[in-house]
Amino acid sequence: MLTAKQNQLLLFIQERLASSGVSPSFDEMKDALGLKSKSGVHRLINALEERGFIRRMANRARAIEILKTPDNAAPQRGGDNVVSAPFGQAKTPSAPSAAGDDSFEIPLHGKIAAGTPIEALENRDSFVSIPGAMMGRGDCYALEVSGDSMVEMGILDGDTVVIESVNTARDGEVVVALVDREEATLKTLRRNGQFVELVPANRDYQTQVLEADRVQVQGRLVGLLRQYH
Amino acid sequence: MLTAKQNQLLLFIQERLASSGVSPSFDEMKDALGLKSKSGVHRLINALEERGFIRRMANRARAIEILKTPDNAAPQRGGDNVVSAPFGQAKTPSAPSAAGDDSFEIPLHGKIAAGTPIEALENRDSFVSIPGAMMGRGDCYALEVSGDSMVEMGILDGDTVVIESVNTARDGEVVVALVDREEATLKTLRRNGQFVELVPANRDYQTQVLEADRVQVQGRLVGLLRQYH
DNA sequence: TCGATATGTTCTCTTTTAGTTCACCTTTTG
DNA sequence: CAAAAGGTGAACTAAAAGAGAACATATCGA
Repeated sequence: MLTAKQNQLLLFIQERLASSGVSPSFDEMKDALGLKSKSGVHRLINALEERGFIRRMANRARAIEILKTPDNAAPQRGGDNVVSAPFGQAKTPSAPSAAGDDSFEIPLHGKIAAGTPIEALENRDSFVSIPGAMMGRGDCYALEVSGDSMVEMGILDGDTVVIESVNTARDGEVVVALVDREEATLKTLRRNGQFVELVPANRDYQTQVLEADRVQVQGRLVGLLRQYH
Repeated sequence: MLTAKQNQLLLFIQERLASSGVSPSFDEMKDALGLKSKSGVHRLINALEERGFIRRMANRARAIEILKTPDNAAPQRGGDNVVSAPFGQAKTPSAPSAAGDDSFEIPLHGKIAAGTPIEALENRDSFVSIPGAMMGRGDCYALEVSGDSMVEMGILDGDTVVIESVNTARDGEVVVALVDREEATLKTLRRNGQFVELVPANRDYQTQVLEADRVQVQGRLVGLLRQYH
C-alpha cells in the first residue's frame, strides 16, 4: 500500500505526534527524510492523505492527523470522539440517540474518493449524528468526500455524505460503487445493457463504463452534511 | 494537528481546569504564554476550537471546555462551569456527555431565497437536529433554501442551511442579508467602501451593490444539510 | 437602574513561519 | 521502454504570531 518513502514519513510524523503532540512542519519533515526541498514532502503528504493514512486541514500549519498505520489498520486515536467514557461499542450503528431527540448516530467509515477511485471502505470507529429525517430506511453510515468529481451535483470536497447500505440501486441514483472489489467511489449509476456506467458530475472527469460484474453497489446516497468555517 | 503555541495553550487550560475547575481568563492565558496582548490568545483559542479540541460559548467568561487533547489523554468532561445558555431553544446541553450524543435541536425558521429575495424570515415552529460539530459558537437556526443562485457553491434548491445568528460578517462569508428590512437573501458578502455587495454563486444572477445601511446581516452560514429522495 | 469591573472581541499593522505550485531532472520499477 | 515515484530550487501565497488600542458584553453591587 505504501512506498518506502511514504512509510518512512508516516512513521516520522507518528513519532513526533506521540512525543510532542505537535505535528512537524514541512521543513522539519524535509530534514528528517534528508531531503533538500519541501516539495517532495508535499507530494508524499498528498500520497498519504490520498491513501487514507493521514488527514489534514488544507492550508493549515502543522495540521496533520494520523488515521491508521500500515501494519495495524487500527486508528491511532479515537478520531473525533468528543466523549470517551460512555461511548464504548455498546452503540449499535444507526441507533437512535438521546431520548426525545430526532437524531441518530451513524458510524463514519472513512473517506471516499469522488474523483479517482482510491480505496475501499475501512472502519475508523468514529461517529456522526444526523437528523432522523435524513436516515434511509435501512442501515446507514457516513463517508467523507474527497475530490471534486461530483461538484456539479453540489457534492464538494470535504462534505460528509450519508449512505444507506443497500446492494442494488435504481438507474440514476448516486451510489457508492466498489469496482473490482477494491476501489470505492461515489458516482451516479447508469445501467446500459450488460454494462454499468459510473457517471461523475464534473466535466473534467470521464464516465467509466464497466462490465456489470465488476461493479458492486455498496450503498446509495441519502444525505449530505457540510460544515463551513 | 496542533502548532506548538496551540498545544502549549491547550495544556495550560487543561491544567487549570484540572486544578481549579475554572477555566482561565484571556488575561491569565496571555500571561501564561508570556504574551503582552490578548488578541493573540483569542486567535489561538479560535484555532483550537476550529480543530475541535475545545468548545466554548461566545462572549461568556471562562466558558471553555476541553474536548480532546493531542495525546488523547482523558477529556475533562462534566464540570459545566458554563451557566445559563442564552439560547431560548432546546439546546440539550446535558445530552451529549450522557449519551455520547453530539447533536442539537435548532429551530427551522422558514424558507430563504437564494435567488431573487422573496420573503423575510418567518417562524414555523419546527425543529431540525444537527451534529454538534456543525454548531457555530452562538445561537443557530435553520432555513430551507429556495432558488438556485448559490449552486456554484454547492448550495442547491431545497437544501437546509444552518445559520449562526450574528449581525456582522467578514468579507467573503456567506450570510443571510436583510435588504431594506424586508427581503432576506443568502449571498456571499463583499465590502466595498461604503457599499456592500451581495454576490450570488451563479452566472445567471447579478451581484447586488447596495449602500451599507440598506443591508443588515442576520446570520452567517455555518452548515448545510441535504436529503436525497 | 446605573455604573464599575472583569472579561471577551475586533481591528490594524508587522514579522515570521509554513504551505503550495511549477518547471525540470533523476531514479526505480513493472 | 514507459510510467510512476522521487528529488531540486525558486517564486509565490497564506497562516501563525505578536502588539496595542478601541470597543462590546457580562456580572454584580450600590
